[in-house]
Amino acid sequence: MKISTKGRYGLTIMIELAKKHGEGPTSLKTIAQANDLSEHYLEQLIAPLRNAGFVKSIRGAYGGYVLAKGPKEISAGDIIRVLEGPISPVEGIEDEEPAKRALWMRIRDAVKGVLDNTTLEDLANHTDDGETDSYMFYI
Amino acid sequence: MKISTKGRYGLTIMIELAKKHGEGPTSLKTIAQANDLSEHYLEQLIAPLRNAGFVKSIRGAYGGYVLAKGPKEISAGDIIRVLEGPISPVEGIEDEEPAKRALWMRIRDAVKGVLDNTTLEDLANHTDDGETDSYMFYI
DNA sequence: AAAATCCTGACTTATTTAATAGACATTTGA
DNA sequence: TCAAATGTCTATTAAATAAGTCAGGATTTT
Repeated sequence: MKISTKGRYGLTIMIELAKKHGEGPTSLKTIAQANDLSEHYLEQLIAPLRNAGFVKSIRGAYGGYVLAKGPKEISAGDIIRVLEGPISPVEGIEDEEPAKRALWMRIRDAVKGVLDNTTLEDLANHTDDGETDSYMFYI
Repeated sequence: MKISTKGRYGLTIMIELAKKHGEGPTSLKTIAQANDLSEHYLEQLIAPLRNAGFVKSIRGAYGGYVLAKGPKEISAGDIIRVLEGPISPVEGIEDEEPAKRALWMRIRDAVKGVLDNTTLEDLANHTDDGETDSYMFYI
């Protein structure tokens, strides 16, 4: 029940690009260093995002990547779907017995609701609202 | 972003036991055969459920397992937590940067909301409500 | 021409998943 | 009392996935 580093680092890349939106390209090297991640690994993650039309690449010295759309037009769900596949707690949800199928569908819709309604703008502009205490520790 | 067979088969076991609640023990062999699963594998899954106090075992011929509480007192979340660990889309949610932390917390709470509010009774008594069409195919 | 970048495919390593195997303990019913 | 039907425990294994690493090539700018 976890999102892997593919989706997590992919979001990291896209938030960084959203923060620099309108300011020219950002290289993967810069993003990798700022977040202490492997540049080579990020290359593998950004390829599907480029193929899906969410980022554009600019080759050569002083090149890098830029968002292909505005930060409001790209949701967290877009990124997770490209890098992790369909948002669903099980594969073959249709084949499940009705009671379980209904449960998986409710989980799927709950997660989709969050991911599809959170845009890169929301994530890039987020300022800590200090809600740390009550939510901090979970079971 | 998937629930593994541990949680899925664990739910299957518990729903079977809920259906037979008050009717004496059900053996793993019966459940394994009815669902075409490996009996030995189910043994490994039910052990933590026994240790957590959700099922009781009855040894010997004509033995098996029974629910240790009523089907209303056990939620899908109880089972998933025992078999899959904490319900959260990432580990170390506290260490994440605020924007992403808030996103993971919203996903976690959405999933918790569904799992903790679905009881074994709901799952065992479920009759298909024919909501198949609109929800059947997902992106 | 040199440096900085993106681009591609193959390879590797670690972890988790999903079992499988085998021996042992307990209880029931004939 | 004994055989069959169960649960209990520990170890091992095979396959898949996750998470990187490596090597080299292509493109653009200075």
